[in-house]
Amino acid sequence: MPNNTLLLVDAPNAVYRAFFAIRARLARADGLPTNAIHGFGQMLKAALDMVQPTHIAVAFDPIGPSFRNEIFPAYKAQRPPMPEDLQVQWPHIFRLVDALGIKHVQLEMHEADDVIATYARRAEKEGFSVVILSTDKDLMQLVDGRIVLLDTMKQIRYTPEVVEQKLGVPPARVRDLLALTGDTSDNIPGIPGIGPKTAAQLLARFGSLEGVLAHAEEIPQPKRREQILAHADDARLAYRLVGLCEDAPVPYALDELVWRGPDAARLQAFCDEMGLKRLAALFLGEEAERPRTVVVSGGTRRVHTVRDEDALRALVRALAQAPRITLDLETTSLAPHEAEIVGWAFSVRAGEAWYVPVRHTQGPQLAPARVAEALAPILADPKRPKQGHNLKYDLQVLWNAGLDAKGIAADSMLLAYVDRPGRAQKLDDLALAYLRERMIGYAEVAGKGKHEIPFAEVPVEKAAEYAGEDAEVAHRLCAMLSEKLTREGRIARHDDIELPLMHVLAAMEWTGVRVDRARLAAISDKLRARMNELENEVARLAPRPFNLHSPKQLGEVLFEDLKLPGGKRTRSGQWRTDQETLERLAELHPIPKLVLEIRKLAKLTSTYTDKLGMLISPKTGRVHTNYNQAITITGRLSSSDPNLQNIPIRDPEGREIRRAFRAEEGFVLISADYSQIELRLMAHFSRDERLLQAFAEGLDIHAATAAAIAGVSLNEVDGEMRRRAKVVNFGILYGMGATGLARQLGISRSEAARFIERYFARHPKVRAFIEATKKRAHEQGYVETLLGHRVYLDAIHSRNPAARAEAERTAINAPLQGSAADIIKLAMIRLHEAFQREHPKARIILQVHDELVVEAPQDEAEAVAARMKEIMESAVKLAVPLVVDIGTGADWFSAHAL
DNA sequence: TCGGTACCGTAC
DNA sequence: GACGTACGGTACCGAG
Repeated sequence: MPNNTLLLVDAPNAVYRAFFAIRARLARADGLPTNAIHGFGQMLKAALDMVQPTHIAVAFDPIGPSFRNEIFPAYKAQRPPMPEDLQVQWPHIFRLVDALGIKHVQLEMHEADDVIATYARRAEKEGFSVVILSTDKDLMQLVDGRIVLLDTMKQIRYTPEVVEQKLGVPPARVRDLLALTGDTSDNIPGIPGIGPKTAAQLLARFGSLEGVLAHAEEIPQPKRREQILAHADDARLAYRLVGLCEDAPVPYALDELVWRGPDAARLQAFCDEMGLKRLAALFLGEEAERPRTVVVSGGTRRVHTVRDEDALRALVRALAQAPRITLDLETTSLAPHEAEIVGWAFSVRAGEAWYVPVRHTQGPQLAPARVAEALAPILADPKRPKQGHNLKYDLQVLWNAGLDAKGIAADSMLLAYVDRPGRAQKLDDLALAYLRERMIGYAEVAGKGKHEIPFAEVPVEKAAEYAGEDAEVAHRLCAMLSEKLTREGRIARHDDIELPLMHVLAAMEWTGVRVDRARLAAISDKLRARMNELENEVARLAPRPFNLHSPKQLGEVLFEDLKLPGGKRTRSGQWRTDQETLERLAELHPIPKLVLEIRKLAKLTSTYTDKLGMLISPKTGRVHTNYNQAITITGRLSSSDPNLQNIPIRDPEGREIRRAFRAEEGFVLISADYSQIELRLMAHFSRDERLLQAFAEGLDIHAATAAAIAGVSLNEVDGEMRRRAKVVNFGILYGMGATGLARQLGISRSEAARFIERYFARHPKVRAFIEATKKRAHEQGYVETLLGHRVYLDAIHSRNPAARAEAERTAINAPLQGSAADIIKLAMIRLHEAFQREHPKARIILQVHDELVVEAPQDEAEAVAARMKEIMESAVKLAVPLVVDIGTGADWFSAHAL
């Protein structure tokens, strides 16, 4: 929970003061005095404005006696009776409080002070700030870092310092002080002759009431000494009377004290009835502009809710004057094509935010189109810098609303990714990590699972608090992270790569890729039919019925029922049933082979054909994947919902799925992929002569490696040699060891070790690069890519050798994988820009790590392909050439260069 | 009915 | 167990 603010109103105190402060004979037409009502209302309004509370309660004294009367029957006995002019107003005070939407609390046997003490302590425990509207000295006992008293008439906040200044003792000693002095107005005895000054003096010397009483003998002034000794019991009685009950049986939980603003209709009726025009204007005139405040670390946050033209004008004015505008949209959907704006949140400075509800189901709001119209010029103005968190989404939502945003200058998600990739980059994670603030969770506002409600149904007050927090926190995060990266000389990575790329990705997602639903369905049906046959076959052959999709049951059937040999167990003791195991068993029994086939079919249907079909947008007929730009540790993109970066290609049947990815009529798909980009980067980084030369000559790199390892000429390399060399090449990129290679190639460990040794003998600088990279990782705790993406390796200093080895492998792989990602990112930015100028109908639609797929008009295909090759190959200058293979076709299958 | 974990398999 | 980076499906288990 965020730190909220609770306002506790000491009604007896405030009403009395209001009554006596307003001398004018305010009265209704029929003569009913209204000065106390009006004054109290005014005071309340002033307090609301000053405090901006999230929660409020108004406390009253009991009608009958309090527990203090039981302790001391004469308690408050000498009070003059309440003036009749005040008495008649009292019931209306309750009505006013109710009409303001504020809870009133009146208990038996407990006074307002006790109610206040109880709530104050509870709220304090929950991390609230507490403000008490009162001037009562008794209540000053409660004051501490989180609890203050407020005097709106004198504009004084009683903090611990102020209390001490006024009374001469800290809040913790107020009770002792009052016990010594007594209180004539409450008829509390105390010690005669001891006033506040003397009491403070005594407490300063002896610490507490009991200290004073215990050391009374030492007091030099004989008269004072004797008074204290004589009235010690009176002081102790007073001590009991003055103390506050902190566990009064209050009727409402803290949560129920949330203030949602006045009940406008009721308040209006009440004021009309009482003839209190000014009071009505005071509360209702400014209804639309009632900021809500929560305490955040280091200050408070005001959230203005914009519900009318005046407030909208004020917002636009604030935005127009702002050096940076932080934007966050609340919507109806996570899919931008479906998403409609429910509310706009803005922040332009720390501690302040605006929320403009437009599609909430309840409460007065401006029309969506009116708000869009008012904000459009500012959004579209590139000279007004905008920022936010994950603006790739908001940008598309704006497009969907027919708007555009120019001048995006920072994104806190990308800034944080540049600063420290690999950590969670959700806004609340960043708030916790960088600002040490816990944010309101979405689930707290909208619920989750079956209890989740659409954001539009969240009450505006709550939504404003939540959305305002998002915008305001993003505002501070952007400022802080921009400053940090600038100071460290690393801001270019954000400004020149990630942020421009964000625009490209937004466009790619927005465009989507056309997927042929009928074709998918046809594939799906075919696969499913065969799967059924095979499943029946397995059932026929199996010793007992079992779920062959359950690795657990499958393992039991194969290794326990059928007693097939060579079963191995996983870390958790389950039978291993992976592909490798099943392939080995395939010669011994028909079931493993069938299961392998079934698994493949199940994978294709469940993960691809069916899932993909479900994600075709009914609106566009295309699939709009989500490219996550801040997930991977190496700097690659990832893709989800659906993941379009793992569509099958190796398996002939799986590859058929790519035929369903089709160009629009009159268009073609152009697929361009970097050839061996990671091995080229290895050549570049290591400067290994043999690798450099092989790439310079345009050789088949795996064949060349095979020739090098075997010490033969290129034309002596056969297919098997090349296959093995290819595995070695990939193994090198991933930091593979002899055991892994042996497994992969099905050869002995020693043979594999010889392979690797010969590879390094022929590529000495590759070994040197690997060693140097490990060394750098150990020394600085991170490694970097070509264009400055950092990969931190926290485990590199681990005492666990396995964890350390893993970190070392990552250290070797990350600069290669990550630099490849850098290169294609740069190419995407330039390609996108070139298309806008030269081929406005062409657009990038897919990125699969080393491949880009473009959809271009048929008659521009050749020119576009040539441009792609040109831009991709020249994205960076390396010690070896970059080579791009390119192909064109009506669908993704046919577009692959072969 | 969920959320988390294990296992498995697809891509580069 | 032994090869890097991802996403996501099914099964299964325990908490609510």
